[in-house]
Amino acid sequence: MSENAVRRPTIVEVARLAQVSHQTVSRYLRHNGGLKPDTVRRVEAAIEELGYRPNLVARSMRTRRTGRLAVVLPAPALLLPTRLLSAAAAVAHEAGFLMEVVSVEGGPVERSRHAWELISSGQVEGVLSLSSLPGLSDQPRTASSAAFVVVGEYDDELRGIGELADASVVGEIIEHLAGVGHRHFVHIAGPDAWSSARARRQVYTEVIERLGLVSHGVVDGDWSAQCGYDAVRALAEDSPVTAVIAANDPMATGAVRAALDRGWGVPQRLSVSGWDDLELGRFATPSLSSVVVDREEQGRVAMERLIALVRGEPEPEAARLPLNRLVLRESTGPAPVLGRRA
Amino acid sequence: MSENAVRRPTIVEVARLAQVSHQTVSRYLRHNGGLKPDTVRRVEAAIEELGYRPNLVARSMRTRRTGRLAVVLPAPALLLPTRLLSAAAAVAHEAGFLMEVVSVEGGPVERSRHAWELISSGQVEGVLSLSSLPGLSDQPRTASSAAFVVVGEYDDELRGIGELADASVVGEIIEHLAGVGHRHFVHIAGPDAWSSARARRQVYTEVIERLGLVSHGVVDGDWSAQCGYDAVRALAEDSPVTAVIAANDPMATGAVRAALDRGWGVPQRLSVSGWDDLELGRFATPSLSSVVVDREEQGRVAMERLIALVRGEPEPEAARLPLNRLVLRESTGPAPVLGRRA
DNA sequence: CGTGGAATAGTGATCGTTCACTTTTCCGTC
DNA sequence: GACGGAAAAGTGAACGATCACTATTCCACG
Repeated sequence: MSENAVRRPTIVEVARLAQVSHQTVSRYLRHNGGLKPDTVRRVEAAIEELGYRPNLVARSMRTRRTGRLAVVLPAPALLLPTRLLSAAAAVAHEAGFLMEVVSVEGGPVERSRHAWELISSGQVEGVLSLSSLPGLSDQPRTASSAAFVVVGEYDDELRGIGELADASVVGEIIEHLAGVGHRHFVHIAGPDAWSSARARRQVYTEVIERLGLVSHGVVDGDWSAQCGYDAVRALAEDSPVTAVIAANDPMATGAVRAALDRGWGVPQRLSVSGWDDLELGRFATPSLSSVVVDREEQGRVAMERLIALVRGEPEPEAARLPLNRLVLRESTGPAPVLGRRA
Repeated sequence: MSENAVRRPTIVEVARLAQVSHQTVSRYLRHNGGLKPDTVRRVEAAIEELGYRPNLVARSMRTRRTGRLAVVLPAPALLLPTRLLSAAAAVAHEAGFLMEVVSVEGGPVERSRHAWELISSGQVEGVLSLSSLPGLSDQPRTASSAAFVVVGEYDDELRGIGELADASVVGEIIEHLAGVGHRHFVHIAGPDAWSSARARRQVYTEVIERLGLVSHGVVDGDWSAQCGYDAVRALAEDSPVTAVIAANDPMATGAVRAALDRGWGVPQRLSVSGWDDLELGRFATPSLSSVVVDREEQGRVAMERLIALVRGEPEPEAARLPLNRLVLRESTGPAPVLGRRA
């Protein structure tokens, strides 16, 4: 396979051409200094002439360091948290690591197995997972010097950083809406496999109960606009529901569209809130009330934890809780007067 | 660094424990067969007892195969083509490769250097780039046995698969709009660094001219909704422009919102078309006329080309052109009667 | 001019696997 | 029971770097 290419030159060949020892070339490559200017020149010339490039696999083998960190994602992650990844990558690069996104097909178990494979095969020094890795912590730690971190927001074990604090904004939304007259709510939740979805659902239920409001159900959504659409479409024409709390912006968008399609004004007849503050939600009509989530900060914090772990340093203070902030826009407003339609 | 973990057992230690030679263990690992059942049992027991996991770095070094393909992205790719990536990953996994997404900061040159590094350092067997890699083809091919493929849609050298055919839909849009009375257009383009953006812009200019229509300028956008907003905001109140061709859905969304904000009906006063058929555009109000792009197919085709290249097989037929299809929705309509506002 | 210590450069082992051979074992047959 | 050939297992050398030492060169100084 692909033996069409000429064999790559090695450090020894460079050394021979430069009339030095291979170790001298290695020193040059590692920028270790302590080389005479003339030697440096000869080595550089030899490298240039042969088109030599160090074999990083061989180097990794000897040094037992790969400089690679992996981020493991479910393969069908249509909703790639790109802002989080970008920020995480920036931190990784800053620290001299190469960050790789590995998408793994199959369920959590398959993903977990794969992540473990990556870690224990010496291919990467650390793994950042955006979804839970069931059973991974049971693995014998002896076989690996790698580290893994599961991002709180997506953690499946409810031990993420400030996870419940995160979902607490659901409470703020409901309190605000209740304050402007809303009594009857529906929640469009995300898939149960996502702890962030579960947390929001849980807070929703608790707060509705605490405030003595009425929940007309929790819809099991799949994060897609379509399911948000279907959820509102499924409401009775005379449904008393006046507020929909969607667990993300696409579902909220679908809900808004369904309301408008049946002639319900948003927010005159129905208030809808989303989550994530997508750019498109800001420019939609009506613009979407949503929750600003600092994905960049999440990505940075997660990657910093991972790198600290990999380096054996103490974990950075968990004090930096990513702040979620409610942003009210046009899709929410006062509840309609009972019995009237807007 | 991370010397906290116990050293990992090697094949030799497994062999010693199983009272066989290291080569026998290797045979077992490679599933080469030809082992007595009893030997297999002893090896398996030893592996189990030691918690042995093969060192993939060492294996890669010897076999000169990594089983890894990389996808190189610009780090600030806020618009990660996730559907394309998912499909590409599926193909890669199918073929027994691990696909990694490497995001590289810096400009095209930096990215190109990095991609070259990946290829020539033996870390990956192939690189799929979604953005151009200037100068990469100039590199001496001798030093590498790896392959690289640049996805047409994002190619910078205008030699992608059906690239112009791709942008030709711009012509369809304009022809359609001209057919319903539009004469005065504006194009909101993507950054010039993206060949897809350039192609759309070029077709826009050509078709406007060919049909004898009037272009009131091409706005240099950055793919964001904000710039689409600003573009329409910048039009004069009595601008004759009645149709905006945006190069993607977010910019189109911004344009729609700006129009509505200044009291221009969409599509009564201004028609707006996007590109990519994002789910949110379908559920927006008004729903966005857009261009359906088969990102999955693009991803599949690109990855298949790469794998064929890596394996030294002939490239698969380039016959499978991803089809782009215009979808008309609510954001486009007949041109307003001259001199009247909707 | 000899000496010593820093600055440079070299030598051989090593990382953990697989490859290419060689050797031993096994078993049926003459 | 010796023979032969296949099956099973073993031996030592790679792969291409770096590490841990050792050796040489250089130069200031007594």
